[in-house]
Amino acid sequence: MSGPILPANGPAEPERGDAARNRAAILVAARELVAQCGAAALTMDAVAFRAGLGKGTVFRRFGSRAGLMLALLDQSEREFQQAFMFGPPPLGPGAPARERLMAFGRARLAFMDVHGEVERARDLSAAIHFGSAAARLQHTHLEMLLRDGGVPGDARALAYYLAAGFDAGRVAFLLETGEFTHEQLAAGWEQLVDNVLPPLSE
Amino acid sequence: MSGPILPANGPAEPERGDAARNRAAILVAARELVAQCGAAALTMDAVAFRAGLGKGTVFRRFGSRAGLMLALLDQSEREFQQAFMFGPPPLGPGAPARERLMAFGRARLAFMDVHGEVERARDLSAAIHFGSAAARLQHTHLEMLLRDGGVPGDARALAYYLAAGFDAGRVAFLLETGEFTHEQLAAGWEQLVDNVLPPLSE
DNA sequence: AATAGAACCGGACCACGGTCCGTTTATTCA
DNA sequence: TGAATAAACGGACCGTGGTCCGGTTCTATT
Repeated sequence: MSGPILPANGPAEPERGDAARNRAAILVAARELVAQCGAAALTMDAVAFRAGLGKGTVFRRFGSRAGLMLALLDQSEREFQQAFMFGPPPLGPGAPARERLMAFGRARLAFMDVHGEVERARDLSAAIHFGSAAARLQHTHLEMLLRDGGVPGDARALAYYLAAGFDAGRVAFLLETGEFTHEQLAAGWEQLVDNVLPPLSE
Repeated sequence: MSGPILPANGPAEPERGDAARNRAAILVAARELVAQCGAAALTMDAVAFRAGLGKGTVFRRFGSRAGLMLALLDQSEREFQQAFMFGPPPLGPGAPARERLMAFGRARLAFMDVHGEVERARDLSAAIHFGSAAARLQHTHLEMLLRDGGVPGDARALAYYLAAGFDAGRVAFLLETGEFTHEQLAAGWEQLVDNVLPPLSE
């Protein structure tokens, strides 16, 4: 439950020169393959081959397929974090909590439109999936906004339930089957926020 | 978007005698193995061997590992459905929507305490996971209760966000890491319901 | 520059999910 | 009851994620 707020793209301790070089090469190769064939079709063998390395090296650097996907996602995720933590309102600080919560939903859904495929590809492995720094950060952010918005009781638990709505797999499924449109989900979120926060006293 | 309300344990059309027998044998074998080694450690080879059948047969009957898990879950899931659709209040009909929603949360969390492992083992495969009859039924149920409770706007979208909180993987992760206790999640759900529904006019 | 030792590399290897197709078996109908 | 047909069976086979360990390469120390 500790560690850096914003997840870094590199490892905690500095690696040897060749290791760092290889890590970069692997990321480049993976990005190219995703762009070319899609995240779902990316195989670890292909990444290793394209990077001109052995498969063992890829696993040594990233631990698993999920870990590699997480690393790929990392940069985009950090931009998103930057936006909701330090960016301009209403997503960033400066707007009332209610507006920020609403903006968060739209922003996250839009994020998934672009990066959802990679996000979805880092399957199972709950520890990596739900325990990632990005996931924690978003949870904490929502909790803070809820508290800020004057919600009574256990803001942390409430934040959990709200955050669960932004599951890449779930959202992708609903959009693909046509069960919901992006707009419906976005509007639903705003309504949820509206109902959860106490009425404005003005 | 059609089909039976309660998912059946067997296939739609009747199968040949031997096929039905084998289906039963596979389910028995799978259940024993789950009881013995846990759902996560269950392999399709082991199931086939224990059932005295070829692997191909197992896949023919259940399509995939996820499908087999779903079948294992099916009976328990149907009991749960029975309870919230026709059982005694407050979970079943007869109580006000607010109480029923609250009871639903507790009941579902308790369900996951028991069956969560199997539920979690039917990984990925969004179509099977999120599109299952049980998932749809719960979603519809929540939607109905929300509408019944007088929630304004798009009850369906709201129901989606509420249902997302009951993800076996998510819940298991939170409980295992000690981030939340069962009770905190249950209480959080009740608070969420309380906040989402319009205040009682009495 | 030489040496020691840790870190890293590679690719053979394993386990598991899933597919395929030749063979076997249940059912139907004459 | 026997032939015809459709369905089911089995297990060899494949691709992929992940592991392992002997050999190699980098870095620190003197």
